Amino acid sequence: MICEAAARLFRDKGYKSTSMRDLAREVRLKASSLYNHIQSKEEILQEICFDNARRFLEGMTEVEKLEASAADKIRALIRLHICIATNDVTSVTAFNDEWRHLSEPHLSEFKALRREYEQRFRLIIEEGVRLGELKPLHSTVALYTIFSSVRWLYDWFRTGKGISANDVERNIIRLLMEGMETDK
Amino acid sequence: MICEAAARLFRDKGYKSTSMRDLAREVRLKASSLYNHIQSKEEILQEICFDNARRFLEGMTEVEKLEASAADKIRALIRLHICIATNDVTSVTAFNDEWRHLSEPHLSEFKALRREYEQRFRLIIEEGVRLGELKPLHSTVALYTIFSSVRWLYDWFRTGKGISANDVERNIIRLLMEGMETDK
DNA sequence: CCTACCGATCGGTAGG
DNA sequence: CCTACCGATCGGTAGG
Repeated sequence: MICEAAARLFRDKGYKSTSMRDLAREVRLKASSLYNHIQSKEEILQEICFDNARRFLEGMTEVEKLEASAADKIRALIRLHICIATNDVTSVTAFNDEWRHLSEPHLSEFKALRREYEQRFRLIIEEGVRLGELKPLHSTVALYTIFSSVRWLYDWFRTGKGISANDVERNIIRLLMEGMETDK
Repeated sequence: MICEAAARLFRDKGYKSTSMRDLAREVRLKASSLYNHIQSKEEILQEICFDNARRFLEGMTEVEKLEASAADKIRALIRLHICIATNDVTSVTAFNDEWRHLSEPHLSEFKALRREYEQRFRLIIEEGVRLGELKPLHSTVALYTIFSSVRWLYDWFRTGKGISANDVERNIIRLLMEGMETDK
């Protein structure tokens, strides 16, 4: 309850702009009473960041197990990102934008998890290129382009403007896999 | 000078986490002396946000004048985003991440400029689809996918890991226009 | 350009 | 769960 309210505030105003008094008002307590439920402001941010990091890494493990082409694995990972965003937009947005306010050693630990996820994603791309299933793309460029392409959804689903998650998913996957331009 | 230092701090720590004492230290003044050069902390953020908004809109105006296909105009706009990022990464990152801390009426004014840019971009995509130069994509999905695909560069150029801007540009444009997957 | 200082607000604690 | 309060820090001003 407190954690959900905090995630919403962190997403809307940012971690630093959210005061414990803001959070207390939201859950109808006095600021001091929050500390019967949590240890500190940062502890909430830590939970948000590490819960989501875990979700992504678990999803990656599932995808790696698939007997599928690199292109299909990438499609599955794009769906993973969209699925996580759909299930808990608020939390994943805070995780995306506010992790840098973690203090050490949590910051370094978080960065290491992020890096691990990226590395495993990159391996899938590189294997696809090696096997000729993907065009000879620079793996880093491809990696970050995919990440970014689903990142805007975290803002999008929040305001939910009429397209269904399924439609968006299909469009993004097609765009990234087949491109925008018609064949000449 | 003050403005450049502020942009760097806003990018690295965020607007709210940057104190006027941080900024003063950076330019070797006392905090109070800053106010002989600037009016307020927010004024600096306003300059950063509106300068960049103007850059994007001017670039858009140039692209609209081109006698070219929709696909070529989109390629030109992708280059515009990358060009602006290359020329002043710091400022454009602050602009991207920190505009929400603007106060009214600047916040609404900024959002209006942003919306105008998006609308003009969307028109180009929709014309391309109508003329059959682009696949029948959902224009909003295409729009935000393009925006996001170049957004990560703002972080990338900052740490500059060995690929040239030209290489990155070519890779992103190819990926978005032709897709990742090889033809079957 | 500085010293000195303002009221407001911050995250958090003591004590009940 | 609250009242009362802490020291630290915030953006900014007065006055020279």
